[in-house]
Amino acid sequence: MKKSKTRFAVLGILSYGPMSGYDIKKFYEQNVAGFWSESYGQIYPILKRLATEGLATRSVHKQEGKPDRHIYALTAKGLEELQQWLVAPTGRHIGRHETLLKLMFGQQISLAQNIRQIERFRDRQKGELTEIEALKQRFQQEEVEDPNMPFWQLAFSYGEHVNRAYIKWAEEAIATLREMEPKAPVSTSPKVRYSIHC
Amino acid sequence: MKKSKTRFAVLGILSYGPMSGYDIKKFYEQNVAGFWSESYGQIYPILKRLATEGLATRSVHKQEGKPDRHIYALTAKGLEELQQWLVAPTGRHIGRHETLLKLMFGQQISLAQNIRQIERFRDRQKGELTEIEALKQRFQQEEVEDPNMPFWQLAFSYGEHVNRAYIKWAEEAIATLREMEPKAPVSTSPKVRYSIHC
DNA sequence: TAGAGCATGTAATAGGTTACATGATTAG
DNA sequence: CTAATCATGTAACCTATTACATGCTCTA
Repeated sequence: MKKSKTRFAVLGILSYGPMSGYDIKKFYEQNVAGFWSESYGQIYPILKRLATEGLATRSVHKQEGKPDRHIYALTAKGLEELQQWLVAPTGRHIGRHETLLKLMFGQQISLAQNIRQIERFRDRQKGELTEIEALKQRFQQEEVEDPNMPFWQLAFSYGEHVNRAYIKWAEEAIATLREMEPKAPVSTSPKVRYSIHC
Repeated sequence: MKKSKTRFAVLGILSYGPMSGYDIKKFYEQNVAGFWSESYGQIYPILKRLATEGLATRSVHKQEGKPDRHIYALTAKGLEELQQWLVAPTGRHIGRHETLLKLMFGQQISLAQNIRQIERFRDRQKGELTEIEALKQRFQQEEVEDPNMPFWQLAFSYGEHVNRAYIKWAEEAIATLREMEPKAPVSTSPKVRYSIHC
């Protein structure tokens, strides 16, 4: 059976301070959009479970004009479970990369169309790189004394390294494709190989 | 509603030639392990659907001593649908990156333990890089005249670029963490911040 | 003789997203 | 006046993995 990491994503974010489900969602959306996401359908039931299991405490904060906030705070037991996960070896997870998958079947469309796809990919990653730089700036200005800062910096650095690699690969790939002479036009019947050596 | 890409992963692989569900699974396992995977529970039902929808034809190949092979071949209609997907813009997909997520909560464990995790990540990616090089060699030797070759090369190049970036980031991150003086020991009660500016 | 490979397939289960319900307030 | 923000929560749905059933052959 496969273990969900959402539980730890929630537990972990609670280590930043007491929070509501709404806050957690917002945090992942606004700050970690690049490599993690969570939906309400997961967050709220998990928070409830964490409370019944004694890993977090729940308190209701009344507000006027706005709905009540249900604030969850990590307990010592919750921290312990979080720490156990943090030090445990991380299993490798195969992310599905749609652009690369499409490229595997690039034979079935024209060179120009393949280039178009890689350009789209490159442009998206360029945008992401810009966003990361902006976020980095914002964080360095606003949260100077936060003890988590060094780790956020590492995450930003990761985003920079990886996105630069994406962009460099894309540029090279586009150049390679451009150099290939556009031979036979795209077929309307499958181009098949009748022997695959597996 | 969210659209599954498995359908196209199957359709696409059939563009390489007529194949069985077993072959498809093997292909993804052995050649594309880095960025895509499929399970029988998905493949077989989809093949059945493709046949009823006229996107693929099915023929049974009897064997002695072994179970029959159900071979599926792409039809013109199937190729058309594949091509439509191949040229359509690719939506961005947020892969969940467990090592990075753990790093976000690195405050809750020791510096040494954080370094340990990044080292594990680095070593895994080093292994992956080695595998990619080996696969690249094997492909270049065995399948010289395959028309899909240039696209496979691009996929290999992608793997090299990205894994080198992973490794470089990891080395830098480890160096950064090593330079940080190991201050207060790890807490057994949550280190919290009571203000998060969102 | 135990296990791996061949080969197809399904059922149970887990994981996750989306849409909806509720309802007040505030900004454009 | 419309849309967004605040805020919690659930039900329906889709996607995907795992385990199992079947059964033969070949290898260690």
